[in-house]
Amino acid sequence: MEYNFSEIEKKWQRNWAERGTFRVEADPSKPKYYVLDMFPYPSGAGLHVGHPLGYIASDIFSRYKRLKGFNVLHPMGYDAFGLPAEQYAIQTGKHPEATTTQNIARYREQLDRIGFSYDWSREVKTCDPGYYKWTQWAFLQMFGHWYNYDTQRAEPIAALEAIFAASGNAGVHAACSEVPVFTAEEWAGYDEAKRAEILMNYRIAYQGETAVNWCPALGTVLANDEVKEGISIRGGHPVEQKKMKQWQLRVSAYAERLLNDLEDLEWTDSLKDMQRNWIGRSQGAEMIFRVSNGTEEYDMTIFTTRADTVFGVTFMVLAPESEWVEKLTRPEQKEAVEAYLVAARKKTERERMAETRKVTGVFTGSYAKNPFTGEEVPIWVSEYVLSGYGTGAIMAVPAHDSRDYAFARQFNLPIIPLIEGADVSNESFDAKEGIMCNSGFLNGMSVKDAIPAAINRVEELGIGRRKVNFRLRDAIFSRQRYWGEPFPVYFKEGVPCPIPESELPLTLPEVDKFLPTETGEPPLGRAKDWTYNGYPIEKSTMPGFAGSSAYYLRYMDPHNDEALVSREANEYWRSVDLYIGGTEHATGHLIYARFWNKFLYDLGYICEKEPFRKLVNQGMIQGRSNFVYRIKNTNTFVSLGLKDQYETTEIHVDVNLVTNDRLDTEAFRNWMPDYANAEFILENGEYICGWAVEKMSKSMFNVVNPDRICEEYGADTLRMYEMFLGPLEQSKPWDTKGIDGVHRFLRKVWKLYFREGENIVTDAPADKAALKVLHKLIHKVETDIEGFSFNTSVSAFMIAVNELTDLKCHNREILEALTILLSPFAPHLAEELWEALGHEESISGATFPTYVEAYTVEDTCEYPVSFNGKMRFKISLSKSLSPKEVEAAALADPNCEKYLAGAPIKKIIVVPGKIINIVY
RNA sequence: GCUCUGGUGGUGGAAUAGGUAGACACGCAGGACUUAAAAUCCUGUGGGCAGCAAUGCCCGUACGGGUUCGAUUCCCGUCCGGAGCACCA
Repeated sequence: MEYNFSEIEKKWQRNWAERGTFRVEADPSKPKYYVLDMFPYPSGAGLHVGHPLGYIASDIFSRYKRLKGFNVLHPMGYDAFGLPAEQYAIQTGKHPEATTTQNIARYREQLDRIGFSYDWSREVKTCDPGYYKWTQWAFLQMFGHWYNYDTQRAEPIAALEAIFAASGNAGVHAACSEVPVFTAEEWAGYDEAKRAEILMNYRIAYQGETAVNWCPALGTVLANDEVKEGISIRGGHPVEQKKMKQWQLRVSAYAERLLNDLEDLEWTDSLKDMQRNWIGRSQGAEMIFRVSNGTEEYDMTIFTTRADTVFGVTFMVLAPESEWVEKLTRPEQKEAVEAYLVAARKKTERERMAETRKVTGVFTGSYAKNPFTGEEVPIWVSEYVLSGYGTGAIMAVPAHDSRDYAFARQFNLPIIPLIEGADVSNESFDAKEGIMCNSGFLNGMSVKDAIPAAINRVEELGIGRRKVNFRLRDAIFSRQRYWGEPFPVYFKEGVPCPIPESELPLTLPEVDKFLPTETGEPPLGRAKDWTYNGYPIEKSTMPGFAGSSAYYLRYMDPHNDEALVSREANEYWRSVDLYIGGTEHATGHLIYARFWNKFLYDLGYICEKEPFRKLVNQGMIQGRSNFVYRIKNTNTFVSLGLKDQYETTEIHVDVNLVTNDRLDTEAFRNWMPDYANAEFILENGEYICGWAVEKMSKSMFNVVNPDRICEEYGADTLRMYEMFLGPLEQSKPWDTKGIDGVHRFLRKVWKLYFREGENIVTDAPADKAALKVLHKLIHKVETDIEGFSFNTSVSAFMIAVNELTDLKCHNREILEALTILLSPFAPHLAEELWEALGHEESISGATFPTYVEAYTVEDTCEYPVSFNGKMRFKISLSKSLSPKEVEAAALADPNCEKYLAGAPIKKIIVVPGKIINIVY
């Protein structure tokens, strides 16, 4: 009997499913541990060998934690709403649900083959009405709450209405859009519609005007990553900037908390950095400039982080979208400004980005008065100022800001240096260092002191205040698409009203086509009778991140009809202890989920303020493409080493036709009709292919399917090999080449238990050498798994098994422990061996062996050493070394003079049989 | 431009409270078994020099400096790759 992986794996996969081995229930008698994978979008292409990398790592960790006595929640599901299924539906007419169901089935099959220990009874699909009921529910909660800065939490809208009725909105400190001040009396006088309009500005889920990427041909708003260079990625249609009324989530209200709470998370520094960067907190001041267009005067507020440079302001700049532009454009400049605005509006976001080096702008004709110097400076309009940040207007200090500098150079505006010794003849001096000059009362101060001093003066003079700004914007939440969660909102005389919670889910209606309507409405405009009590229902759907923002909560209690998650379930499982997934979600999903979690936490539905305690980013697995070289205008292919002698074309060849860069020439001829008559110029009788690391994709013919690996080598080999490939966090190309080594290892393991079909496990007591090998391994595997260093763990297994083989160790005690250690990595084989050792229960219920240090300590002895009778020291050696040898070595050390001069010896570095260094 | 991250044999990668660099694996070469192949097993494998040989010596962790008895590891500078952000005032 050989190691028949294919039979073993089938047997145990069936067994686990039948016995429900990985079912978990909340069990207060045991400590819990929650391990989560970022659930996949089930694409039509199926899984390639790169996808399971993180899943394998999390599965190893889950299985390890079970062996350590934890009650482990390890669920899986599908992020099933999304654009590809909808695009496919538009092309083929096939319902996205059908496509999605089919893709999920295929994913499930592929996942099952790898032997994951998921509790499938907890599976969630975001497109399930039973699931998206709670996505809609959360949205309604956000609609029904506002963010109070005084209490730093979300509070019910009803409470806000009570405040308005009692005292108007002047004292309210809320995260909100611009709202005019009103009194209680005024509020009392407003009608229903007016009140709804005002409240909308306070809601956490709100409708507001915002600039979006609008694609007329597709009839939908697109996210930035769906647009490239002003053209939609799918279809290649032009995209324009358009102001539209869209549902938005007031993520920005939580900016400070999202930033501060990063502190306690066990995430990598680089990921935290990415989020910090994205949130982009900057501390500065708002400052009021008196502006005049010749007939009227206004107070215009700007934001700056460099209040200290106010003496160097030589012009002001407005964003093209700023409302100040209209007020401050003088008649004689009107034409020029209009022309500039039209040109700017036409450009897409991408075009603006691409042209960041070009400096453009136009003068408004108006002037602003510097509040410190009283000097009048011109007001310009330019694209380099963004309307969405700060106040959409800036004070320009060309000497100390490179963007202002470029602008000043372009339009010949003055540049006044403010820091002693700063040379601004060629570039600005942006660093926040040096001593101030030309700056009135700030002269002589360091920049570090001048910034707060300037802000203090601004506040004293009542011309501004300290202010913190964030880069983080509110999330645009509507998409003009079909395949997403419908909004549980209807419009009563144009006023958005929530559909009662008790009537959720609001299920996605059927439509005849998945395209926008002829009148430009979203696809839901095609649904018959898409109304509530006769009122029209919102026709947009929610974006992809809606369904993925709280799925980790749903897994805790997936079949609950009364709540997203019950209090008991949430208090037991709390939050995700370990989350594994790709970095690509750093500023999307991981921000939204944290926001969503904090919101529900504010409302008291859940008990943890952060969703993901520890987060590990697995690297991307790239493809390793192979090439053949066709001699130009022939059907002859020349091997890599000889290709320089000819003029050749490089052609991608399917990596499945290549082994160790050797082409299977027969298979190549059969691959495509074009190559049926291919001729080859070989070297040493072989055709050697070239190779390169590229993205894994069909068009590069470098996709490796895990099914194929499972078939050829088995799931256990695949699992171990994926781990062996390198550090989990690192991106690396897939290369099947090394897999034989891992497979060989598993066969060697098998041979410790069986010879020629006979079970050769003995009950004789374990000998010392074998115990040492085992306990070294226990220690290594334990520390490696805890440290996510799975690749070195696999190496440690190989070394240990080689040693046990050399020791001819077939001892039961040793092998039982070895089998348990191996079970997270190669669970099928471990189960089979566990059974062979006489156990009936699954190995997942076993206990991780305890490391005993005493077994691994080297035979040591202490050597007292003395020099000139002056001092003695002791050293421990792993191999016999006579005191004489030690002393001789010490004296031979070139630095011995130091010792002889009286320097104390701190340490002696010894390797078996040799002293390598003496530390004084 | 800014932030982060990395650079070690033919290849993937080990080793950092500073202490035998290249574990383990692949590949390659040679050998054993075999009619042959596959599979399996054994040996060698960073570069250079010397030697019949055991072996010895020198150079080597992107490059240049520094700290140290000792640097792949720490510090400064340069070059190259990868990721993210990108006019955020």
